[in-house]
Amino acid sequence: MVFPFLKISKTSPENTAKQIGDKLLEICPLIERYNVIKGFLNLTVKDAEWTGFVEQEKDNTLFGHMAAPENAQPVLIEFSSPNTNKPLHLGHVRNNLLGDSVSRILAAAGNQVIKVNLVNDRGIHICKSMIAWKKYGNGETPESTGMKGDHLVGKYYVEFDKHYKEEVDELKKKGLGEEEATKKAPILLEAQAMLRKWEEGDEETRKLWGMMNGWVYNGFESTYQRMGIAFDKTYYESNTYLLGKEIVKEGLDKKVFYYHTDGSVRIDLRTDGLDEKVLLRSDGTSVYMTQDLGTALTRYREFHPKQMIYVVGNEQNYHFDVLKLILGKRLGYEWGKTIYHLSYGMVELPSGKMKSREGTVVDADDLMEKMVEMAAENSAQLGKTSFSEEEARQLAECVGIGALKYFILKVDPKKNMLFNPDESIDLNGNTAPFIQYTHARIRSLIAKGKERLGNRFLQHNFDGLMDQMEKEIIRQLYEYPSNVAQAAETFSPALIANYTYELAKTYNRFYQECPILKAAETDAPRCAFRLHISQFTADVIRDAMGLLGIDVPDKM
RNA sequence: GGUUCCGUAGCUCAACUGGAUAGAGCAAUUGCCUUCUAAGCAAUAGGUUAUGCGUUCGAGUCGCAUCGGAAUCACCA
Repeated sequence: MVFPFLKISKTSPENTAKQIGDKLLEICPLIERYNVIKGFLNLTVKDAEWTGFVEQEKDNTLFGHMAAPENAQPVLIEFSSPNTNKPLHLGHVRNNLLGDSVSRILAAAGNQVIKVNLVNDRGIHICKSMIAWKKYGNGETPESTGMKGDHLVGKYYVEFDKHYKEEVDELKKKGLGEEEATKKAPILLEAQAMLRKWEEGDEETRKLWGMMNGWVYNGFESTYQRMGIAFDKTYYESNTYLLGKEIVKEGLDKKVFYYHTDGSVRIDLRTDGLDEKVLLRSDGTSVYMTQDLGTALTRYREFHPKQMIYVVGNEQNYHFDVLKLILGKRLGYEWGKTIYHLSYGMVELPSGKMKSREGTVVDADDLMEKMVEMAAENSAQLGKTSFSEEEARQLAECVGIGALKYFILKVDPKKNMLFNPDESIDLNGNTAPFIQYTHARIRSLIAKGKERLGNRFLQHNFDGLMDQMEKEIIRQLYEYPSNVAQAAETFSPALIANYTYELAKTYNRFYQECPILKAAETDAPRCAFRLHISQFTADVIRDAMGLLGIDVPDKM
């Protein structure tokens, strides 16, 4: 595209393109020829450059990856961050998958990555589950009911809400207004009393709290495990919620914060287009922001990261704008400016937003189980019978979970996305199984090819063997490293997903149009060349899917 | 109401950061398995990129306005 040069060349686009093309042909050895169409200069790279690239990189197991420099500062990434009063749902799934995949992508781009989780294990929400369990639970445990711990605790969260609503209705019948009734329902008062007892360190309350949280952690652990995610460090709010007061004091000293007439500490952000924000309650206790200021400082001191990433939904955009503004611009911390809010869109249902209290959530465990079942059924329907029971089980897990992950990760993180529970997630087309299938087919092809070719497989002279289809695949393989780099820059697994899909699609066309093994006897070098390209493609597919946290089978 | 984000095929999503004729999948119709794995390939059909004006060689992409949707604006987290 030569338009920008017209001011310099002072001639027509065609002439300008021709002049540039001639010069490049003269000085650049990569270029074989060029042509000009309507102000676009198309350069053709020599075949030998492409085949040379294949020879050089095909066995490089770290193709597309950058090595992490010694002593580099790490990147810290926080994700998941669940509450302990209910099981994980589809919204958390998006958060977890994004956080996990971005971690892998950043590592591939040459960063040392530290994954952290901040569990919200204290507060009114867990007290609601606790009080409901105490009143109506009859001593149920995960063992006695056979329920997963997080689901059991979630059941009592719903139970709380049921009784709470009944009590509010009762009070309204007695003539109380809506607002008063919602504040004075006895069960709510009990939950609030329980929170106060917790904060006072009441032994019995702490014991119950510890027990129920323990159930939840066991449940979360199995969910995380099935999802294939893990953390380097887990923080608990019960340990961090008092942090931040140090920063408040510092802000007061620096006169960045001030006491409001009601005794609360605030900051005025109106000159930056935001509002006045409370940082410490008038009774001296912390709010959410106080705590986040504190944990940020703690983490900085602990790891000295070059960047702190928070994977949190876009409903908290305002909160993170404020957090970054306070630490960076107002308090003047350089590290405060490295805070990056990886803000992702909500997962919506056809009926709108998910509401845990209204039971319109899609449960993470149920969804994973359903996907795996579907994969198994599909496999059976397709007549895949050459698997042992154990192999079939593993394959269904791989395909089902993969389909779910891909479905979520292929969408641009910033955008809201829609999930329709009535329409199951596809297993054909632009999906993980499509890509996994392409991979499995290549592996099988290579095994057979090596057998037939024997030593001739190692033939490394690819000169003159390349046709249009091969060139197209090689060109896409060549672009893998820049896609990884761009995905890391933009924190977008979607770029990797789309890249991998395009690669698989191109390969499948090649596979369909060009016989590979059939050339084994008549044209062994060509067969070997095609097999090497196939193997390179399979390796890149496996690596790219790995960046999404998706396994690929050798056989399916 | 203030601020921020979003409107692309019937549906779900792309479009290399301003470039060539806006692409895939699903759903629909039609071809291709005596086997390199048909979870595949090929083909048909589907669009005034919400609307209008502007910026320039060139706009889905940038600016302004209008319409429609979402989030947020707590001494909750």
